[in-house]
Amino acid sequence: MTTLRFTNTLTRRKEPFAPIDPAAVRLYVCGPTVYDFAHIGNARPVIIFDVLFRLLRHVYGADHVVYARNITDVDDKINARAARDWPDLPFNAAIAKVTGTTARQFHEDVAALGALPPTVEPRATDHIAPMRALIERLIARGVAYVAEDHVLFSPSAMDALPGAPRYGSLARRSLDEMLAGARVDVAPYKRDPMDFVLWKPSKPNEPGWPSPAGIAVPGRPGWHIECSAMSMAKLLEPFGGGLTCDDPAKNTFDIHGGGVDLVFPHHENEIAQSCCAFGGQRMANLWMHNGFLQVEGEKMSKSLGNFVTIRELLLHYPGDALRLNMLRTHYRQPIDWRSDGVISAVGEVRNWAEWLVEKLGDYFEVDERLAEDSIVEALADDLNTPLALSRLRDLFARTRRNEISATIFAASARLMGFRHLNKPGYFNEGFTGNFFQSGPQISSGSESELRMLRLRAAVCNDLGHVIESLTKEIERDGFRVVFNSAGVMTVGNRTSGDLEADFRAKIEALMAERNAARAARNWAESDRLRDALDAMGVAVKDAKTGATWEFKR
RNA sequence: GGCCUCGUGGCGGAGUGGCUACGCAGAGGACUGCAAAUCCUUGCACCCCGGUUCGAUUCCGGGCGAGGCCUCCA
Repeated sequence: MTTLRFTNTLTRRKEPFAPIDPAAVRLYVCGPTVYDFAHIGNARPVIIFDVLFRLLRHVYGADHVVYARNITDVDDKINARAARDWPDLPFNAAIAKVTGTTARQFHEDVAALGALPPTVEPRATDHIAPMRALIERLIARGVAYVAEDHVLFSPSAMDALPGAPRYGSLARRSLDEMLAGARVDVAPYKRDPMDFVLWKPSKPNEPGWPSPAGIAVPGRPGWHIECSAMSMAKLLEPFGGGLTCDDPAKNTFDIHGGGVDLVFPHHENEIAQSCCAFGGQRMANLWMHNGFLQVEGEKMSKSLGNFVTIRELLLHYPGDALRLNMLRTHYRQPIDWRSDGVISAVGEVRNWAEWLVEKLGDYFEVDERLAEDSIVEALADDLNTPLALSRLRDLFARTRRNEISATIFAASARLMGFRHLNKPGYFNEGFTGNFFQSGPQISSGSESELRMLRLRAAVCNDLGHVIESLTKEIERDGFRVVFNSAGVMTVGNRTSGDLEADFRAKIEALMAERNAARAARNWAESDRLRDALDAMGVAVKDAKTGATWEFKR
């Protein structure tokens, strides 16, 4: 059997992976808080741990892996969104609307990215009772206390508890260090600045549940306790563990994943809660964390205008291309999400798809168990997706030389989660020409015909040059050009970042002209294309004079 | 300030104590009526300075640089 090795955040080392029970390998990943469309940063753990899930299924068998990814549907942001969007509904109904809609959008988005549904997808609101039970246990153990209708966890009490791990062992920080760095206003009811909330009273009009510990007013759980309770309900109790089990060994599961930013405090606190409640040393044996994602060299934020949702990207690029762009960087490395990267990914993935569909037929089926060992080995080595991709490319070259069967290549790609390579035309739906805000737009309605002509491919291939020369031109005048991942350009003053309306208009006009000229020049020279376009009712003006092309209908 | 990552050719990005990654872009060629597609060929790459070594991009030390976390965040 293939030996898996993964970097464990607990030890910061690459370690061989041995599941507690190979017949039931258990994986937990922190899922989304459902209040708005998921952004591209949210997509990273989804894709990374989807690859891990597929790898585990491949090695241990599809029926022997349990993957739990939660949905957090209790949160201040959800409440705020509910009040804003559904002011006329009763509050709880409004919240249900928000969480229901957002969860559905999330499922659609990640499906388009090729992610398998997890085995179980617990919701916080369905696990209030286990949370209360955990909290009661923590109070009984003396590591949590009630203050002003809150229940707080005390890390310093945990350090005094025999058998418990040291608080801070995941993040590798001592309590002193954390205090030194703390810049938070300390709530008055906390005995110690490091104490964190397990349960807090609900404000009037907020969703609330009966509180634990004899607290009279209704309340709601803190964020960290949710994951302890849901992992217990889905990964421990069905396997003989949980609060009724005295054996700490049964209260550890295999892998816990999430983004690096969750290491502290979220995962540190989960460990504290679970280990103190169960008397164990380890909540999970292996902790895996994916690196952060930046957009166009900057941290994603709404104020910078580079906040990009998955939904938005899917309007412009095929999901498989987004996946490829994501997997090109090792999961623990930071990734800079840039439009030129996505565009080159589109070209590559489209080549695969077109060849496979030609070879295996429209909507062919493959079994990912047929994936090449070289791919499995690369993934088995700490999910080395860049290496796996390079081997996949090698398989592609070999299958095109008829050295191996197309099925092997297709199965190998499928193991990495490329799900749409069997769909004819799918990879051309990503180009709407709106890489620029203005410029020629290809209307829909004749997509399949255009595909035959590779028209958009040509436009796409040429884009890099256009962008480059434009950018140079503009920057020569002291302006700064930024393309976000959705392909929307902003031109700003270098120092202030403010848009200069007139300059921007000029640029957009220039882009439109350039883009049209490029497309036309490249293509209008082809008799075959011109004839075909004519037949479709598309007019192509003279290419030599910077012409445009357009649809008549 | 504390903790932690990382620094490879135009871009992305593997890997290794001595021998080529790979993809995109670029250049040259083959094929094609032109174009596209495809195939072949091609590039003084490993931040700087010391050290270990017969030999370091790869190990050790220092420096410089980039980024993340410490506060809701994947």
